[in-house]
Amino acid sequence: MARPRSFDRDDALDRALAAFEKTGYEATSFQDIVDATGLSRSSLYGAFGSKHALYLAALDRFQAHGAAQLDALFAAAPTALAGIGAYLDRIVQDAADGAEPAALGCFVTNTAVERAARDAETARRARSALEGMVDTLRRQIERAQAEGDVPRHADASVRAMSLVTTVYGLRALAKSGLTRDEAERVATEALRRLAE
Amino acid sequence: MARPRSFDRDDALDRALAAFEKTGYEATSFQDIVDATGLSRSSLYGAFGSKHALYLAALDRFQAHGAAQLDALFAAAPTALAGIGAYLDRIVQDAADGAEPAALGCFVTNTAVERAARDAETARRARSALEGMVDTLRRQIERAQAEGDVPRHADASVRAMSLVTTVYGLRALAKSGLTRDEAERVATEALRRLAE
DNA sequence: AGCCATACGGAATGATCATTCCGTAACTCA
DNA sequence: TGAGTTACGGAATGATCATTCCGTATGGCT
Repeated sequence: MARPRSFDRDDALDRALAAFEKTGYEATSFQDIVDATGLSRSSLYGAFGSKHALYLAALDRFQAHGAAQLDALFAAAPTALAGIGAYLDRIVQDAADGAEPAALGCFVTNTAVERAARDAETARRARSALEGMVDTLRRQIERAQAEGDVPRHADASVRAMSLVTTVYGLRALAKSGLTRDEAERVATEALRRLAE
Repeated sequence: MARPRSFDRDDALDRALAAFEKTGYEATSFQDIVDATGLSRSSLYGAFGSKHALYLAALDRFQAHGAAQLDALFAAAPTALAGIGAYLDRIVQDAADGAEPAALGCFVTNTAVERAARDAETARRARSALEGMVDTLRRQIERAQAEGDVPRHADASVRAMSLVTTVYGLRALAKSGLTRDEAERVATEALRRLAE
């Protein structure tokens, strides 16, 4: 009935996401988003409503993308334990490489620490991302138990939570200057303990 | 030789710290600090130079205070393992209670995640806080080995890093809405694994 | 072709940001 | 007690913030 939007919504969201990933919520100005997307203020406000709404939309997109990536990683792994190992490798790699696009969920950690305490909508998303991760890992651990790689008597739920704690911890420590080597040792230890 | 300062520097620092703890660096305005300290802009600039310098000074004060508290906690514990257990209890308690003054180092985690990537001075402090924690815990683990509570063959350094990873992870997860119950289970599991 | 609803660019808007400046008050020292 | 120095309160300062607004361009529909 009227003039159609001339840009792709998801594309804009991805670019905005990259900006938020780099500098967080507060320190990313709307001008930064305008620059990152190449769109005008009007277009962005027209499509998303506000900086806050845009942030939440980017968060949702990131979350969906991250969850899909995680599923793909496990689907491709020969065994559940190998999948978890590959996942931890990925975390170590992402955490230690410094300024990369912060793949596989790092944004969620940042978001949780920076915003969740002051923004209920963000907190809701942080919690649901956490639950999703714990759930995915719990299923993989149960699969590993069925495959004989993790002892049957272990509480898969607690091990999943511990693993997620390690993942979030590694991300936070990476920002404190943990070296790749140190991260690797922590990850190796976590995997070893998962399996025994 | 001239008019002396009418407020206590450390006192002001403590109040500023409380403000930074509550809302982070970016989201805490200088006006917030003025309100929190009850001092004037001039006094604060006169004493500290800039918001950034004030932040770093607050960080240093927090770090010194936190390290002393940690040492006191271990000094008071009957055994090293009991001390580590008490420490984890404290982390769980702090993490789960919501909006309290974020005792025992939580501020360092926030700082690392929010600022370290964009501020070299902060990064330096985050790294040194991390090293201090790992070091303190490594010594306690070695003491626990001598006391027969942790197997001698264990690599105390790796176990210390794993423990610190868990601590940072718990803090990040707490902000994502981890319940106290869940945090307790993770902490208990971490302690159990440390000792075996 | 012409109407109309929307997209868009870019210039306002008003609030808030960190920081500076200045006049006055307060205190030390001689 | 008077001179010299610094602290302090509060009002500027200029930049930047998110958001709004308006004039024009654009494309779908009859």
